[in-house]
Amino acid sequence: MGRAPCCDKMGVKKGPWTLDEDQILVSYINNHGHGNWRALPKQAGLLRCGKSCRLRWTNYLKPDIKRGNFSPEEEDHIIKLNQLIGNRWSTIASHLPGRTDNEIKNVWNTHLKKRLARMKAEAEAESVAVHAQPAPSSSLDSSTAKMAYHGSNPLSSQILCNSYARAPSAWEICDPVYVLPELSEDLIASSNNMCTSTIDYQTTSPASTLDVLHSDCIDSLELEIDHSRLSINTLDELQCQPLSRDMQIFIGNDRNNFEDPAGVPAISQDDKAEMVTSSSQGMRSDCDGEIVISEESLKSSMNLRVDSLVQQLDGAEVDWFLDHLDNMSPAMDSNHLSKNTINLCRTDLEAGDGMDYWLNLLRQVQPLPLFS
DNA sequence: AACAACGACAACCGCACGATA
DNA sequence: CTATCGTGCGGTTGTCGTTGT
Repeated sequence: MGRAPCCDKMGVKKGPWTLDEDQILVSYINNHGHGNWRALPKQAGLLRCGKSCRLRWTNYLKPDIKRGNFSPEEEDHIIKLNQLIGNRWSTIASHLPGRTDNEIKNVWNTHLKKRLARMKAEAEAESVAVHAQPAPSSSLDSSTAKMAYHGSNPLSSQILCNSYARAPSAWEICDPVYVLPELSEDLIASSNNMCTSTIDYQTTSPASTLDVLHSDCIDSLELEIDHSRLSINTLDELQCQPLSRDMQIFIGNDRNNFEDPAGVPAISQDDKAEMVTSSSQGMRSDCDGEIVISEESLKSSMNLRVDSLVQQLDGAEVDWFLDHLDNMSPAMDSNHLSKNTINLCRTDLEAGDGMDYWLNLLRQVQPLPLFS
């Protein structure tokens, strides 16, 4: 069955709208409402297709549309939301009153994307310059050094780490995607009793995990699940599979000794089977205690969670959400450093006024897909 | 002055999805 | 259950003004 065209192409005008056409459209909608867009142009006496009329109205003529340049605050908002949920322009637009998805998409493609690319290039160039000099040992923490050692491309991996270490904006360091699993601990514990203890985020680098994931210097990632924790080792010393872009999930108490999850109270065999079936394509079960999940599948799951959350927030709540992320800083103490572990600002979040609010919100969003 | 290159923005296109008959 | 429709969405293209040569 073919999809019917939105309008009869014959006799339909295309291209820029004239002032007269705008006035006819505005006048008609003011008097009658838009109703059925397909029928509108004929009723209004316009030689346009309904789709064109709808776009012209929603993107340009609607009275509450804000015209003019984007403020720095608006641009900042767009950048952050884009990092959170990607190119979901309509969702982003819903948090910027008076701005349309089309307008935001345009400003992103023409300004913000280029600006970000330029900033990143400058940061990398600076890192190269800094790295060319004998750096004082204190300028790199132990985790950075370790990452450089393990990457298949040591130079680029060090550049990546240095750029984050040099400009330690909390937003860049703290991967917002992973803040949610961190916060979701109570949600999991209360909802399905499958994961009752901590959910740690482990990495050998302070860089954003997704950036690490996308960088050429990383060959594989591993997720480890035991009865008490879900952790991610970006550069595990043990079983990084060369050139594999898959992610591995190990079930057991110790990644050196993958035990049958049946022996672990928090994850039963049924739970494991559920995990296999509930995770989308790209997942397979190779043997007892080991599941391989594709990078893409995992990313989409995580993005889904973030998106689900953001869509439930109104403008002020989104501001709070973003501000809170902005204010976070990696909570690294000597103990964490010794384990190459970064707890993503858990202390900061728990001390925050909005923690209860946060958790309430999180209880409303869907459970972590890996465990649902 | 003429033309090319570029950037900004409006508009278009095709697909997806939910609603409904 | 299926076909159809209306609408939303994101990517792409077209147009126009500006700037550089």
